[in-house]
Amino acid sequence: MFLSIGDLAARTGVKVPTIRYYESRGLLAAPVRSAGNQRRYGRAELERLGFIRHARDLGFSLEAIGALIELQDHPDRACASATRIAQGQLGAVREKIRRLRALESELARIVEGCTGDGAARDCYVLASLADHDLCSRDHPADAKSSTQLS
Amino acid sequence: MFLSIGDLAARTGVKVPTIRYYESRGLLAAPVRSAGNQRRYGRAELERLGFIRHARDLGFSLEAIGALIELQDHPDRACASATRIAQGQLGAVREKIRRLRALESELARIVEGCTGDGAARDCYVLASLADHDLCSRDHPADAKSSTQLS
DNA sequence: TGTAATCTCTCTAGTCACTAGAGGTTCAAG
DNA sequence: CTTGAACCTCTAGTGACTAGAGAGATTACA
Repeated sequence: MFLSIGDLAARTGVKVPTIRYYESRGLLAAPVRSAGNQRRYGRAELERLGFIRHARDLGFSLEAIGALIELQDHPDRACASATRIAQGQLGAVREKIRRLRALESELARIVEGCTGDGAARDCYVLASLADHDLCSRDHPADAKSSTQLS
Repeated sequence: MFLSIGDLAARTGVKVPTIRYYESRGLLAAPVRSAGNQRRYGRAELERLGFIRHARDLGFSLEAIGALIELQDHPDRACASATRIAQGQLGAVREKIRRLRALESELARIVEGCTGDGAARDCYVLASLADHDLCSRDHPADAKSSTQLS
């Protein structure tokens, strides 16, 4: 079981440059190299990368994943901090949903108010954005960090 | 009505470096300057920055905001593209909510499965992340772009 | 064994929407 | 006229990658 970086990428669904990036960030240990300096991976790395990918899919930051891996490497430590990290993530997800729902209703209101067939001067979308009073009050004012849609 | 950049920041809630950043991105026109080369703003800039801020609060990208401003500057054009941008944003918000809800239930399941008082070797959080089969199948596998929590 | 196609290597730079800091200049109050 | 706050430009950093250049390694097949 000697996998090239491309094999590992194919098996885990993580792109090749991303694997190298994870190594540079310390989430994956530097693997053994072939005679020609190419990375060679085994089962352990396959599993760890699967772990990372699964955690990323659930939205954990690389920093949080690093902490979880640290814990995984020390099975006799208390698992409380893993639980805390996951709870933090859950809380962040819930908060984000809450804010996005407020955005959704505001945007829906704006979109529905506009027929889309007039001139820009009469556009309800533009008017709503220009005039905060047209807005059902209090949509998140300082929530940029959680409303980015990348 | 001659506002310094600090006054403008105080009135709109947009930070000073962010205002300069918007200017550099072309969202705000370069304003007149004082004798000593400091920016001086008037009512038009105040309103435009309010527009930008409102749109940012609703999650629009700077690129989308640029397109909306372009339209605002040409009131005789059709408003259809403004509506399209807003609809796109609404769709993106809804999609994001959908994905976050899937994450939420998965995370809640993982967190609830763990008492948090054992050792890391028996931690359900860590086990769930290590083994995708422990997972109620199909949570978003390729949804990173919309699940980041910044 | 030769060769061609595909991988892989390192390094740099770009993405988005800011934010922080250095080092220097201008303004407004007292 | 002095002081201190606000302002100027410029560079670099954030997170989590992604893209590309230019060079070297590996593999499949003849």
